Amino acid sequence: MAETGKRGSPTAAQANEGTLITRGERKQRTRTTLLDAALKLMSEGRSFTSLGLREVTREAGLVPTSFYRHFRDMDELGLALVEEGGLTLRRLLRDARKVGVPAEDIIRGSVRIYLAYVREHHLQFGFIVGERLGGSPAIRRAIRLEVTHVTNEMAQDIQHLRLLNRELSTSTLQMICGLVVSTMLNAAGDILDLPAQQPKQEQELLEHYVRQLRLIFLGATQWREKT
Amino acid sequence: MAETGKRGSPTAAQANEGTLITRGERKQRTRTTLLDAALKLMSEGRSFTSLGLREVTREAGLVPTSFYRHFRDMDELGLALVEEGGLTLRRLLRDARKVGVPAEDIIRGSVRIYLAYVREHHLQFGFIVGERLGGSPAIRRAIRLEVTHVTNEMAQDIQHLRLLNRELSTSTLQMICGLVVSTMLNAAGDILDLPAQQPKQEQELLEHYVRQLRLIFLGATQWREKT
DNA sequence: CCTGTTTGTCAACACTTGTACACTGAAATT
DNA sequence: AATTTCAGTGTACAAGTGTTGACAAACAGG
Repeated sequence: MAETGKRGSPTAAQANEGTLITRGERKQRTRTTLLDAALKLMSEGRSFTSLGLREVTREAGLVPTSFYRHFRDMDELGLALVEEGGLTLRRLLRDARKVGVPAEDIIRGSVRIYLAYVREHHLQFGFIVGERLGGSPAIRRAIRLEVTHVTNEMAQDIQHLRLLNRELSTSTLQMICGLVVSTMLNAAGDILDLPAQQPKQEQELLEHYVRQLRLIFLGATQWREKT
Repeated sequence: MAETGKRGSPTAAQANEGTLITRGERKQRTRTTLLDAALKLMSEGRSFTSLGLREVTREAGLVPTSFYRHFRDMDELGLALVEEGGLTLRRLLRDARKVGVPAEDIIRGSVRIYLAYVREHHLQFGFIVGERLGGSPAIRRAIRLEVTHVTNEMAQDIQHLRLLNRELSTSTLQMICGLVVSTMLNAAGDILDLPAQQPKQEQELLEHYVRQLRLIFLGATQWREKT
């Protein structure tokens, strides 16, 4: 139980980076190598359903049959990608919660931060946005679930932070947040399609979505629940 | 020049449906057979980029090499599908323009009509919605263009019909219509994912999007152009 | 130290894929 | 009536696909 107590004969596994690693760690490492390979291939303008098992393992620097050590088939890998992407989405909300809302212009500040976050995780967002309405039913369902969760969390946050200075039924709040989330996912799709770094077009895009969000929240402040 | 004046020896072409048809007509007929085959395959939960040339011709009841008589490659077929879908979208607007807006509850009536229209053309909408943010860059660009056109037409219609009882700059109007169109495309994706005919869930979906649109137009009536 | 477990490799399989080329037969043109 | 055009067929091939089974090496735990 002394965890490689002898330290004799450094294996290839240990030699890599000089860090000792257990078998499980190593397995998870190549697992994420596969996931990253799939994301990278998709980032070159392909849809997930068009990816082949061999293609992915090749990109990952593995032999095709190694794939089965990690996933039963491509669909299972896809679901893993959805889970990863869901984590990224939730982390976004969590960070926003921690940092608090930008002081001066709440909406513009939030959109700016959001777009930067999307850029930073463009592979995950590319996958989520691209497959949300496009790919296989199983993956689409899984993404829809993640997006619903995020929407609910956002609704809770808005309620707790009293971000709208008024009371709205939770169902109305969810309806509003659903609109916000859809709009922001559209925004993600748009920046990721922007060729290279075009600060001009990027600015226009920012303003566009700032205005759309303003409109939504303006509607929210005026909303009357029908009795 | 007398266009098959002799009427002798009825060919296979003429025998079909008893209608005399020219060569060009016949070509276009199998062309749409190919397009329909692609749409049908996609309706079974696949993305366009995952379709193969052979697969499509097989579904169309043709031999693979016939494909080249109509399209250079699958990408060209995809662009043809976008064009077809764009026509369907514009026809929707044109019909709405002709019939006029529903009298009593404008928004609910419009959404109801829209959803029925989506159901009626589910193959086209499935393609447009699914590939809008998902597929190959070329197709995505083409769809984006069509959607922009539709958005602009809608903005013009609203302006001419004085549907909002106030004046808004065209850029603001386009921003609003962009939000409306995106929302309705999301709605299309949602009904098409609805399993079979679930009138209950369908009703919920209708109400959901009616509320979202109400919110948007409520915001629109309150919007103040910043000077 | 020794033994079972497990990640990754290699070779091979039965298919499917996109594309090239020669060909057929009927419509179009002369 | 004779000739040209061309949508659709048939055959063939190199390259790529998912999956199987046996195997190597290194870790894990007794």
